[in-house]
Amino acid sequence: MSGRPKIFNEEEVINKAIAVFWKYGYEASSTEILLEAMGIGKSSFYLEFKGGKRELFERAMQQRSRTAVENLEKGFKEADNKIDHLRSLFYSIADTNLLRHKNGCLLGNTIAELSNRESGLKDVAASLLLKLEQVFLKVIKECQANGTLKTKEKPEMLAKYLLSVWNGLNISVRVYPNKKVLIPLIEKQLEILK
Amino acid sequence: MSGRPKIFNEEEVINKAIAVFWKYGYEASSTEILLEAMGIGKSSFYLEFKGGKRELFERAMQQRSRTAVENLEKGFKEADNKIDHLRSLFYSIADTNLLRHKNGCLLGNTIAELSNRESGLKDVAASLLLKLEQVFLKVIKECQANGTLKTKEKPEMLAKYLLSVWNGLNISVRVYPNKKVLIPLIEKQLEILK
DNA sequence: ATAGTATTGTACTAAATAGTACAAAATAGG
DNA sequence: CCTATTTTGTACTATTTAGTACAATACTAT
Repeated sequence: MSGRPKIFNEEEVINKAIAVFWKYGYEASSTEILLEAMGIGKSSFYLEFKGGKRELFERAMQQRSRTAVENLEKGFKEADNKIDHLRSLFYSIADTNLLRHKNGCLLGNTIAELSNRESGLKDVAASLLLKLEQVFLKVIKECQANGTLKTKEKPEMLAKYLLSVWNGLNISVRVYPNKKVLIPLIEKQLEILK
Repeated sequence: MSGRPKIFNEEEVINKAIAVFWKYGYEASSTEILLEAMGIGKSSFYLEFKGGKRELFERAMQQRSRTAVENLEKGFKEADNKIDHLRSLFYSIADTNLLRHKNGCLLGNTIAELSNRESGLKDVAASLLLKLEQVFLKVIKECQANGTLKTKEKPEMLAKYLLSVWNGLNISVRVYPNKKVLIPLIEKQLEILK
């Protein structure tokens, strides 16, 4: 039944791959670089990821999305004021010390890079961004219900608006790598949350 | 002095290269594909673009920016109502029939793809996006002066806001390839122009 | 122990890719 | 028509890259 044991943990090596993809993008991440970062050899790699780099990337996006959504939901659950917490999430984009933001959003980057080249991967990225939209939507609905958010704007619209702002800011942060510029910009884009 | 004549026009072949870069991104555009699209051979290419693909890309971004800014300024010059014209520019992003928008914005895509890999090229893209911001800024100032735009918001802030919205929408258009969704979203993001 | 099984490491192949070398070609001016 | 000059086409090299083949290895269950 069970032969030679795996020397790696699937989730861990995918996390290592996520770091590479996030930094260099899809095309510029060669399998050689990925394997080195993941710390496994070719045999193990192609056994685990029969579809090669493409499959790895798809699973990387899915894993990144899953952990991000989990972290977000945990954060909102623990937050006193969910709307303030939502706001601070956006303000944190301006914090270019966070490597996470200097590289933008993995899914947004993927859509920008692969829309025409690999539309299958773009579709995966788009569907995962919709999960982020769903997180926004849920919070917005709750806050409209409990009165923390007074606006009568449709929650579906607000959620899509936030996703669009999210993607825009993740580019802006690399156009204006400067908190003094970014903070008022973010503030302005979030004025809709009143 | 003047030897064998060039078989190509510099601006034209760069335009052909722009189309390739725009569609596939930087990394996925091999020199082979580019040369085929440009219709020139290796010798001519490396003679004209000593820096190879990297130099070609830099000049492609610059040329694309220049023609885009020229077209925009011409459009604004001819427009009856500059603010309406500015609005329609953003609404046109929703028109996914326009190939120009199905592929997003060349400069935004570049920032997403190359921020960490080729920060020099990212810096070029960022500086060219700032030129777009300057176009927005000029129009906003004019319209605030002539009363077409009543908001007292600082024009510099409005211009940066529009650039961020621009970048966000160019991702959104590929997340929601659907006018029914995009038009109200754009409308909402442009409410600031009042 | 040993047979069966899943994983690993190494060596290899085939293809794609970037870039160079150099001779041939096409012009202008004398 | 000949020379200097610039561009072009072809052939070549060297490197990177993805992926495969296969034997060796390390485990489990009998």
